[in-house]
Amino acid sequence: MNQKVSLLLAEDDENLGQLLHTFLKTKGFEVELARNGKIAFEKFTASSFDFCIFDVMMPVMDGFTLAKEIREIDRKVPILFLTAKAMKEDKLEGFAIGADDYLAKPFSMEELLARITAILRRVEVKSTEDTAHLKVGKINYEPELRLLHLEDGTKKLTTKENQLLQLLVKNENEILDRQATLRAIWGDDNYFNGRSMDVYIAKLRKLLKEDPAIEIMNVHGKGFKFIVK
Amino acid sequence: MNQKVSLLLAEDDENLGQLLHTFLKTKGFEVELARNGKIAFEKFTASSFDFCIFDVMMPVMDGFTLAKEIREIDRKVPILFLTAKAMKEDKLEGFAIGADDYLAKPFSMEELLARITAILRRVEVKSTEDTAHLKVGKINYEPELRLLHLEDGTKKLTTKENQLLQLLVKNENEILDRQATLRAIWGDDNYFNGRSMDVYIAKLRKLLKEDPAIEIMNVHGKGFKFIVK
DNA sequence: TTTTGCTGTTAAAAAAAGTTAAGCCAAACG
DNA sequence: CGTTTGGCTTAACTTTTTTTAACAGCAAAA
Repeated sequence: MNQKVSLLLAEDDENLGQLLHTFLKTKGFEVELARNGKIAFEKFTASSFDFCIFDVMMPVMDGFTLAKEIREIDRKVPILFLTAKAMKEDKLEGFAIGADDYLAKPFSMEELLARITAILRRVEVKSTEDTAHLKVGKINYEPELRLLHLEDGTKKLTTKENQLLQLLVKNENEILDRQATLRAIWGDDNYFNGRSMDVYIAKLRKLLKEDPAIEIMNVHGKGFKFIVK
Repeated sequence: MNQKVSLLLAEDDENLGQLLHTFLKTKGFEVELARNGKIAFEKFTASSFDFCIFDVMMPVMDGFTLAKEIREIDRKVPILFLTAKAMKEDKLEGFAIGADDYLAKPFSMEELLARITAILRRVEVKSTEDTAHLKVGKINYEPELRLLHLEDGTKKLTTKENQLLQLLVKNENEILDRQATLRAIWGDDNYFNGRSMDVYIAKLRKLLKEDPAIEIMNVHGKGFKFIVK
C-alpha cells in the first residue's frame, strides 16, 4: 500500500495512552504518543502529522489550547478530541476551534477507529498519485489511461490486463501473491479465476516480450514476480 | 461565500422534520425535506446536494440503505445520520457505509449545526451550481441548462443524455457503477435499461469526440469512467 | 521415477459492450 | 382529430473482453 498514516496522540493517562498506542499501531498507523500538550506541540512542529487525537484534560497544556496552537500553523490537519466530560459547552468549544470529531470517554476502540477512518476518507483523497508512468526501455506504460506504448504503436489494455499489470509493476521485483491478487482483481480466488489469471499472464508476457529486460517470472505455488533487469 | 449550501434532509417524523427544516433555513442553508428514503433518493438524483442528513429509521427505505445507494453515485457528499438508537453496532454500520457523523436523538440544534459546520469546513464545499460546470478545450457544459457548447454550435441535451453526462462528470476519473447509475437514472437496473444506457453512452461519445482529451472509458463488468487527460 | 498439482498456451464459448436502425409513445402541431 | 416530431426503448447485429476447456509441459513431493 501507499504510506502509513502518521498520527499524533496526546494523552496523559499512562494506561489509556499505551492502550491506544498499541491498538492504533496494530491497525497500521504510525503513532507518536505525547504525555501532555506541550510535548505534543513540540512533536508536531518537529515533524508534522496526518492526524491528531488529543485528550482535552491534560497537565501543562490542555487539548483545546494545543489545538488552537496547532490550528495556527496547520489549519487543515484533522483533530479529534477525547474527553471525560461529555458536556455540551465543551463540545461546542471543540468544534469552534476546528475539531473534526469529539469522542466521550469511555469509548470503544472500534468506534475510535471508525471515526478516524471516516475523517481520513475525506481528507486523504489527494494522496492518490499512483504510478503514473513506467518507462522501461522502449516500453512506456500509463496505467491511468490503460495505455502501453510499444515500438509498433500503442496498445489499449483491457480492464483486467491493466489491473494485473498495474499490480505487477507496483510490486516490481517482489513476489505478487497469487491468492491475494485473485482476491484483489477477481474478488475470489477459486480455481477458474486462477486459470483466468494465468491466461492474462500469458497475454502480458506476449505484449511485453519486445523488451528483453522485462520478465514476468513464476514463483511456483506462490505467485508471480515482475522483474526489470 | 458565493452560493448557499444545499442540504438534503430525510426525516419521517413530521414535527422534527419541520423543526429542522425551519432551523436550518434560518441558518442560511437551502433545505429540501423528504419524508422517506425513497423520496430522498429521487430528490438526490434529480438535483444533487452539498450535504445530507438522514434519519436512520424511516419507512419505505431506511437511512442506511439510502446512504448506500447515494454513496455509489456520489462518494464524497457528506452524510450525517440521526438516530434514536444510540447503539454501537448501528454506529459502526453507519461509518462503514461512509457516514461523516452520527448524532443520537435527542440532540440540540446547536450541536447539529456545530457538526455540520465542522464537516463542511473539511470538505470545502463546491456548490452544486458550478460543480458540474465542465470546460475542456472547446467544450463547455452547462448541466443546469442542459447545454453542451461545441465547436459547431450548441447542442441541447435530452433529459437522459444530461443526467448521464452529469453523473459521469461528477465522478470524473472514478468508476461510475453501472447498476447504481441505472437505479439512479432509470429507476431499475434490468437488462433493457442497461442496453438503453449503452446507447446513451454511444451518443455522448459521439458528441464529445471532438475533444480528444475526453474519454468515456468502459470498465468491464463495473461501469464507466469519465476521463479528462 | 512416478505421481500430483501447478503453470503455459491456445482455442472455443460466453458474456458484456459498441453501434445502428427500427419501433413506440406522448406531446406538439396543423 | 390525424399527423408530425422528439425522446426513449427495443431489436439486431458486430466487436471486444472475459471465462472455460483442453491439452501439454514442468516442478515439487512422494
